[in-house]
Parts: sequence; structure tokens; C-alpha cells
Amino acid sequence: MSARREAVREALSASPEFRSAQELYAALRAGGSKIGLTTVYRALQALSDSGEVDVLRTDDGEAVYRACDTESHHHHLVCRVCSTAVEIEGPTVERWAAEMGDKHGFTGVTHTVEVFGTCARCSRS
Amino acid sequence: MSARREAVREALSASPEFRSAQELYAALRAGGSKIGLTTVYRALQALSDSGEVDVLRTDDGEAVYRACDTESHHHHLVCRVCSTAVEIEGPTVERWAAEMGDKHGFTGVTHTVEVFGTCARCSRS
DNA sequence: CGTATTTTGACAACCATTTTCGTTTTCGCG
DNA sequence: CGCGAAAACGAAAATGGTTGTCAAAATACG
Repeated sequence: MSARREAVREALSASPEFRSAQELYAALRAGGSKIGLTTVYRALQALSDSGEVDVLRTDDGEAVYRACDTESHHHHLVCRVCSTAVEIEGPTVERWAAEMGDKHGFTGVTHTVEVFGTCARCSRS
Repeated sequence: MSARREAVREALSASPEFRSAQELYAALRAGGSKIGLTTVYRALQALSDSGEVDVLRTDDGEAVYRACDTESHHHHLVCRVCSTAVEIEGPTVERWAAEMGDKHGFTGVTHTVEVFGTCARCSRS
């Protein structure tokens, strides 16, 4: 683990929120580092590969990263009118996906789940 | 609703899967249409605004769209090596998704689930 | 030290998506 | 119909996050 990569990890850990690569790059530069944007991307990719950070995509396609201290895997309930998203989780689905994989002899099973609906507020109008 | 927009909606309805704008554009052109890529994007945006299609982002940031009807509902277990897909279904997830929607006051709840893994044959090699 | 390997960063390339803008089609109405 | 306004269209250019390239710099190792 190089010093630069460590710096990216720390910058990410400094906030519990999801941060974009561009934000992290700006923050590091603002803090005096001479790091390059390319390196930030590479560091984030490496961290994500090793499972140390969670990655997801915002609605406009930007990748955002978060330090992953709780290994929290969750899904989203998205309003199809206003795009508000609620985080949801479900041991139920996790178990179901794993069972399905087993049943058909699949290994290394992962899954993606997205739930859509119209939120309470948008339903009223 | 213009003819072109209607064509996009039909192309999308032709498959129950999520399709990208680029795929739809290619399919329409292959079918002899003189439609432009710009128009495909505009049509998808309009359809998504009016709630007729669901949109989500793939892991590599591409937007994918799906006609929003609830018929013939099932999911896929896809091998990430050879892409073989097994159809699976699960009252479990259906119920879970519905519950999640209810719990947060969402109406008209739909969902999408994709399960990935390495199939038995590919695991061996 | 000296060489091999890895990491870095400026810059160019990529590619899905959006914007621009001039042209074409559709619509409303007499 | 005819005609003008408004909307839709499409080609090309712009945008912007992300990835590839490659030579230079840092680091590892004998």
C-alpha cells in the first residue's frame, strides 16, 4: 500500500458519506497534496477491488465511494416520480439469492436489487 | 406522442429485459428506421418522466431502461463467465419487495432482481 | 550503489449522454 | 387545402466522468 493510496483512503474515511472521485481529488489538492486525478481513480479502484470501499452510481452516472467499515450491503427503494431513494435492507433477499445460487450449482453468487414505486408524497399529487 | 417516440416504446416493450439507449438505437436502425440517437435519448427521457419506463444504472455507469409492466415476471441467474441464464422465481422476493414498499408508503411497487454467479461447469475449469 | 519493478501524473483517448442549431414534421384553424 | 406557429427531429459538436498511455520518479531488492 503506497503513501498516495493511503492518502486517498484517509480522505475517504474523513467523512461517512459517499464521495465522488472528483470531490476526493479536489479535497486532496486543497490539502496541499500534489496527487493526480489518475492516481485517485486507481486508488479507489484498488480499494474497491479489495472490498475496503463500497461503490455505487448516482442517478447521473457518477461513481461514488464510501469507506466500508460496516460491510453494509443494502438496496434502494426509488420513487419513480421524484427519484427520492430510501435505503432498505433485507436478510430475506440475501438468503434467497444465495439459496437460488446453490440450488443451481452456481458459485460466487452476488445480486442486484432495485425496487421502484411512487412515494407517499408523489402519490398524493 | 409522436411516431418516433412510439417506435422507441415498442422497441423497448419487445423485450422484458433492461436495454440501453445505444442498444435500442442499434435495434431500431437494424430494423430499417432512420431514427437518430438524439431522438432515442429524448424519447427515453420522456417515457421515464411519465413513469412508463424504469431506469437504472449498470455498474459501468450506462443507463438502462425497461418497459414498466408487471406481466410474466421472473428473474435470471446469470453465469458471469459463459452468460448462460437460468430463469428463477421467488415468491419470497416478491413478498419482500411489496412489504418494503408498504413500509415506506410507496405505491405501485415493482422491482428488478438479477443474480450473478459462476455456473457449475465454468466453476470446474 | 545499481538494476528491476511498481507507482505516479500529465495528457490524450473514450464513450455515453447532452446541447446546439438548422431543418422537417405536425398541429390548429380559417 | 393553406399557412404560420410550435414541436420534434437528426447530424454534428460539446461535455464530463472515467480509463489508457507512457515516460519519469519512487521504491524494492540484491
